[in-house]
Amino acid sequence: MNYFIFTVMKKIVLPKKEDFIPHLAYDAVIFGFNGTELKIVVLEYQKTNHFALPGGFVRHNQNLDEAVYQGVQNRTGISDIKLEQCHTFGHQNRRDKKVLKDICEVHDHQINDDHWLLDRFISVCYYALINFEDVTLEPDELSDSVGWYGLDELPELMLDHKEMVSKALEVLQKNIDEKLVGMNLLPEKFTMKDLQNVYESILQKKLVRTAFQRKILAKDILVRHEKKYTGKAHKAPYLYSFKPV
Amino acid sequence: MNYFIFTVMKKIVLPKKEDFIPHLAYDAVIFGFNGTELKIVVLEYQKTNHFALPGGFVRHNQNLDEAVYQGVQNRTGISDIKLEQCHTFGHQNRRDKKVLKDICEVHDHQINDDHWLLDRFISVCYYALINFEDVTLEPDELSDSVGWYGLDELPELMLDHKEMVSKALEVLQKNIDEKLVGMNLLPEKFTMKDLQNVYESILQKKLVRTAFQRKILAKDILVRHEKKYTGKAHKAPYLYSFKPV
DNA sequence: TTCTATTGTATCGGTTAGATACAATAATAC
DNA sequence: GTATTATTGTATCTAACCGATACAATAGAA
Repeated sequence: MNYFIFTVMKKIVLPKKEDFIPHLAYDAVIFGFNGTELKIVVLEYQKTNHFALPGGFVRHNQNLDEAVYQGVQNRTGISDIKLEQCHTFGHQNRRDKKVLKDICEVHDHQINDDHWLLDRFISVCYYALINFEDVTLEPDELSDSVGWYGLDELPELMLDHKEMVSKALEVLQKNIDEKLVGMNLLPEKFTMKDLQNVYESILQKKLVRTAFQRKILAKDILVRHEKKYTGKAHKAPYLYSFKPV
Repeated sequence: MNYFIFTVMKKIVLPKKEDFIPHLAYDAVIFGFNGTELKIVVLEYQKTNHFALPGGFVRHNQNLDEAVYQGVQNRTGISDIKLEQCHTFGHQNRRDKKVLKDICEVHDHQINDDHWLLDRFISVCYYALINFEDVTLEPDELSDSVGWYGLDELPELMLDHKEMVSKALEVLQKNIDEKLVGMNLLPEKFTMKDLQNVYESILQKKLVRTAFQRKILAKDILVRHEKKYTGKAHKAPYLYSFKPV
């Protein structure tokens, strides 16, 4: 969860209790692809050594979907991101008063034990898959840094955020054949190997080259272009692009 | 949502605001199978003509999963029901003050416009699939009746409950091959046609008899028993039971 | 004994996937 | 130039699976 709303001022303003639905949060697992590796966006609350998924709260006058969409957009600077719901986490021990207090104290806010930010929260988890290169992650200097982390190099995350990552990946993998992955993850033109890398990164396993190529071509969704000469001592692969709809 | 907690007294006690997480509800789509038809449990709030899925609220000291499990158990009298989460509904117009007021007034409770029960609620939707015959639905005479309704004979439901039913059915259909459906829906011994009826009811379409039989037998999950003589003028089908684990 | 509806199973054709083979390169080494 | 090497594109073989079809084996009625 992202527990703060920021102003342009140096002093952080804590979110006002009356603006938000209490006990309800959202978190987002944003997968990004850089051509080789699958990474996710993780926030670091500076000076506290606490890491978390981007998240936040839902305003009384906001739809849940909108709150997540806007919250994530504010965080990452990306528009046109398609978020899908994956699971709602509602265990009553989803709270960690110490972590929250730590974070608040770093920013000169002393909060009481009964402050609403320290309450138990139910969190609705969303996920998205975007192009690594389209994003300039703006580390919010007032409070936290933002970074891409490989799935096998994740820092220790707050609360059950690690579980959220697992769940999101599971859902992403399950839907890979329906969702036509790769659309926004690759450059305009790409090789078959590039596309296979996307699939392998998401599925976390090697695929059979010939079968993959045959399956993708059979879908009839690619246009073949000129060859790509890399300077390597072997046959040059064709470049492809996605067929326009 | 099921907006009431009942005592053994004649007078209904409204749920106390301080016991529950505000703005948060759950609802359950309980599918039941009677050998032929797929039905779902719908509550009727008497004298108001309002119909709804069984649902309720989450106590501060309850896990979300537990709240749903216990809530549904109280409603239907069934223990050992396996509920799965399917989606969280969070549109801000998920509210209908008139309906809630109607229901409260029938039970001699005048509530103000700012009563917490009239607030906007985010609802986490769960679903389950049970044996029609194992359940004796106890119509709660103090307030509402409970009944099984075929999917094509559903009454008008409160709020977005109809949408919840659609979503739950969609998820159920998507998982049918993984979940080994039928386990608790059929009697100890059953024919291949019985099993096919289960699948056809859930998938809402006819299946090819020979292909279905071949597929199920190939799974190697059934034990074949004696034949079942129905008195009809044709070959008697074998009875099967699920292989013990 | 014949007839009819249903069940269990085998078979054919089409589709898909893994495994394997192989020709066609693009650059390098000689 | 020629051989070498790694990679790519494609074809083929086999196995699995599904719809369609065929057909034998009933159980009871006519």
